Amino acid sequence: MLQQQQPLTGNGPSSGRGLGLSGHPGMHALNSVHQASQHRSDGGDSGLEGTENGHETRRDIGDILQQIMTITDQSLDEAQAKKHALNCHRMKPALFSVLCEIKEKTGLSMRNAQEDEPQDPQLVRLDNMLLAEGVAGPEKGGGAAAAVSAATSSGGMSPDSSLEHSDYKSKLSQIRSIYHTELEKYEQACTEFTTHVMNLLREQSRTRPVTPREIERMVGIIHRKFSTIQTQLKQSTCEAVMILRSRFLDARRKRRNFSKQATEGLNEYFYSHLSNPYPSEEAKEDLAKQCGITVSQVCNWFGNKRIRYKKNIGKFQEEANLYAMKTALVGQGDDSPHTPNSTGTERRGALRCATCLPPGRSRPHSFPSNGNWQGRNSPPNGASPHSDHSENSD
DNA sequence: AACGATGATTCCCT
DNA sequence: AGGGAATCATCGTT
Repeated sequence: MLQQQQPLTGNGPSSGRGLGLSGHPGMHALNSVHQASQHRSDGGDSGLEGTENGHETRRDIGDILQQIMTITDQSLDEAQAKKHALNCHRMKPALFSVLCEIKEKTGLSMRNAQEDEPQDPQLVRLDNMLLAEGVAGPEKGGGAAAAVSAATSSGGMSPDSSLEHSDYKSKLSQIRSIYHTELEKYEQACTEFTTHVMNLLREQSRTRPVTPREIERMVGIIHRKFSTIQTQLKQSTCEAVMILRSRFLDARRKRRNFSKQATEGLNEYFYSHLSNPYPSEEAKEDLAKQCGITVSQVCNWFGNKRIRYKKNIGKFQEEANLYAMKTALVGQGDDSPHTPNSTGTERRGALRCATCLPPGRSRPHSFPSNGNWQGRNSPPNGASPHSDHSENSD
């Protein structure tokens, strides 16, 4: 193949034209061929060397190369015209095949340069995280909801915090929308750029050999470049979600006092079950519903209340009396105003605790003797030992 | 700002 | 797992 091209590139040292090519990086390979053929021409045994025909051919080639080299210095119209002229040049097929030859040689070195690399583990991690946070993946899926529920699972959500909840969700969807807009932009830009480059290569393939593999490789390079940009986008999106999430969790710690009604409801239950202030699961749920708080908040409240009451009964005396009075007032007309819960005469607002104590056993408003209701680890409901049945009010 | 009240968290026990 | 106890962190009042 190369042998066939030898005469075509057989510029003698005297020709002068095309020698300026050696400085051009793109023409380096071509020039080496040119130099190789020079040796042969020095020998003077080439068929075309020294003949009129040979001189003409060399001039032709020199002309072509000169035109190629100066094509970038020309205006667009001029260049287009030149390009067209070159395409129609009678020597073009020969030059083209030389270029093919060179490409074949140089292409070998880059053949295995970049094979499809395994997927970046970092990218996989980012993708997974975005999917888990509900940023990537299907719209309005369980992702965001799951993330929120996971973030709030321990504390539960009060109506107050449900505001923060929706705030979190709206912020997350904001991030989501920005992420998708940017991603779309990048993808569009990538597609546009790829198309542009492919068109360029196709255009160039008229004057130089461009293999499909080369185009493929180029596309791969472009995609990799855009993929790194996408990774950056994913990374910053993840960071934004993390910041949002930490802020949200911090906000969860910001407690707010319960509403007056909620506290009243809880206190009513507490003081009307003072002998055994351990609401059953069912009672807790009812209390939670009634007070607009979560079951875990009810648990916290009772835990705190029991401890604090026990620690300082005197301090709570007044409060206990107050609620005793309230209960008594509501229970007016009833034959046993001091046994509101056990007989189902508990006041309207306070929780009826069907599962709390067996009928007739409960003695409300009673103090725990020596600061203990049942001692540690007593059964919460029903089987209350009732260490003390003394009334704290009358 | 100080202080008490209070909801939440954590650790430990049974 | 549920509760007691200690503690933290914030709220609301003074």
